[in-house]
Amino acid sequence: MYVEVLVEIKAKQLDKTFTYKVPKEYQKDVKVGSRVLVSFGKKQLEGFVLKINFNKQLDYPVKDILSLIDKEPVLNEEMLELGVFLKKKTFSTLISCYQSMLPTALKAKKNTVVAKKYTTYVVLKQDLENPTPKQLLLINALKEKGKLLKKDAQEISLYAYKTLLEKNIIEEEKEEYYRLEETSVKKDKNVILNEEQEAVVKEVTSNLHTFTPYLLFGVTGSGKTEVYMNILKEVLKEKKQAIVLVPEISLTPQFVATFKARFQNEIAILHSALSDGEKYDEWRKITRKEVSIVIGARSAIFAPFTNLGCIIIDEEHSSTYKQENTPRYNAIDIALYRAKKNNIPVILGSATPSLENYTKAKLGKYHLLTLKKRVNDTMPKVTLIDMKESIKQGNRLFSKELYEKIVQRLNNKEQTILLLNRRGYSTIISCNECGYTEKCPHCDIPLTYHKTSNTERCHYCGYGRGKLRICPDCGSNEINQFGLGTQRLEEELIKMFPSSRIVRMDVDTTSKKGAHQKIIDDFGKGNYDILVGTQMIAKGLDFPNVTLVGVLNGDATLNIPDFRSGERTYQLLSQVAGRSGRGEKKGEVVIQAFNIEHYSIDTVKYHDFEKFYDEEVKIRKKLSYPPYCYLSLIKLQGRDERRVDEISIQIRRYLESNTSHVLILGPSNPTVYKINNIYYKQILLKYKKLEDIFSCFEDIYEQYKLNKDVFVEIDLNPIKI
DNA sequence: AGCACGCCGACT
DNA sequence: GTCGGCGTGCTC
Repeated sequence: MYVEVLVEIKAKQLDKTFTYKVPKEYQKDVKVGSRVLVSFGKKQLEGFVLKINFNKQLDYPVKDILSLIDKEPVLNEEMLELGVFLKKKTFSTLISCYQSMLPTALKAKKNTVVAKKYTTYVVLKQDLENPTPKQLLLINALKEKGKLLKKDAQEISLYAYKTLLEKNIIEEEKEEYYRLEETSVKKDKNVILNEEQEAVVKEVTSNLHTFTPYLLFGVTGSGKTEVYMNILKEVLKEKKQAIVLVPEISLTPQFVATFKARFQNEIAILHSALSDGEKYDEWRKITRKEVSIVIGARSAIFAPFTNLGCIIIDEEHSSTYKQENTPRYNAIDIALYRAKKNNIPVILGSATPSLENYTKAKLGKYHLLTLKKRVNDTMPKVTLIDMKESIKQGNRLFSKELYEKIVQRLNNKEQTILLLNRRGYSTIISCNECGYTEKCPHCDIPLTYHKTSNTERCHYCGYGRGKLRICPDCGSNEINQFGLGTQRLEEELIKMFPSSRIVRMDVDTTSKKGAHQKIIDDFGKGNYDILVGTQMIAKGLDFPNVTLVGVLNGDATLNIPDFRSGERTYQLLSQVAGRSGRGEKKGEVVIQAFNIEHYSIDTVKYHDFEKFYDEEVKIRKKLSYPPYCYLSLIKLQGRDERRVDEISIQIRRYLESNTSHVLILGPSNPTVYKINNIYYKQILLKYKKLEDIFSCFEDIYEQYKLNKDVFVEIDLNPIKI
């Protein structure tokens, strides 16, 4: 018996299987999808069995597999096949696809031992004649309870315990337990659906046996979660399973608790904050069919359910569903693929749908479902403030209006959330006289100022230097910290409102595990009056006492060099606006910006997605961007800039002579074109049909996959360009 | 990925 | 003459 093994190394040269012989002892247990330990060259590696052959003629000596790692295969049939699909779509090695479909504990990788956790019990095996009084006490306790925790039994009498164990009267028994403790403290609310919600649930649940992609467009606070839960209920009634994807950041304990209150222990949770052991345990709940719902971030789309009933993707527009490293897959594509295979619906939900998916819905490729009303029936009032005017009045940071509204909340004991976009290049040192900006000598990106160490540092490679005092370009000493960060904003706020309780939430204050949640919990409990933060405060927070949301620099995200910056700005502003007035009190939103006439900002005022969509789509059409075409990116990198240039020109030539109806842009420098002395180049492709170019991508991948000096990658439908 | 093999420069 | 640089090729 021979097996074809895919080893754990992600090298493109090893993107094929190797044949091994299976010794007798493993023959009955080895299955396709099992992990095995093999000797490969000089070392030992783990790998997946992809095929079993009973006879094989070979012209080279074959080694035996060293051992079989699992009793049950870690990759089931659907996953094995899904890996092949992933590889094809992402131009990456098959092993990297399988690895990213599995939790760390189950990857083929040596030295990743994640132990199962056991509790030791003790049971009675046989009776004992003439026991001592202590022994009798223990035996009777066991007779009564059936089994006891080891430590409880030992508490009765340690000495009797030892003797009985030696005499084989009692026996220890290990029982596996799961690490993630039950957190269901929340009570399930018995919610009555409104008409809109009812209609959506009815539509989806009457259609659970056909592949139907739905786009659920529901304004913030319209009760999408409740709709999801009602759909899930029907899926469970049919004894089927469901995957619910949520962006990492929205996967808060309060979100999970809402589901657990409804579905109790029918749920497994998968997200990056869990330890490897916890992820392993949650995964096993799925494979052992102990749960029917998995709620998780991107990679949960690979949950190995064997009887899927539906897939829900919340916050469909979120860029987190695309993995930013290889394999560069998009969870939505995987969802559609699995749903098609299983003949089930997919629900893509959002308050601010992506232009691509909303267009598909308009064209009838997706079935559009809408929730227009908030559950509490009032949308927050949005005020736009022109900062050009405010600065003329001498108010650089807080406009008079925002300041006054904050004072009002403080007086009324209501809470305020303030958003400052970090993307406004807030801590970049530049000269106020000549505009000179200090950049990293290795990475060509602006250095950012760190107050704690009084240094300027590169965010990419870590290069640091002391703060500049004089502009090296023009000699001016007007070289200053420009703009402001959340830390500065917090300091300013403390000065302005010395008696208020202020908390800051950004990458600096949330780096420790659990810090993020602690800030949110404390704010939710009312321990603070004002929450200041970056984008991370925009999503999912649901606090009834928040009646004011202020955005300090509403148009900062418009300056990001990306064709989706308008869309991102609208999404972000709508999301934060949605944090206000979720309870009984009416909410208000103040957005400060230099460019309040921009359609991405002024449509937020009336929560007018349609109008935003119409404006944005015009521009996409004019400049030929999605949804009017597809994009792909060929990325190149290497230490020798000239070689990178050479190869990129070669690839361009190849594309020119082998494609038609494809627009080829570049090669050009990406926004950051040099990191740690490695040079980057990219070629951007625009096309209407993937078939016009896909085989070319395959050729390019094959041609350059073993290239040494220049590394070539292909990213289908990239998120960042 | 890692490791061996192999072919040219500066050294006890 | 040898030690060692890292380019090339192979791993069942």
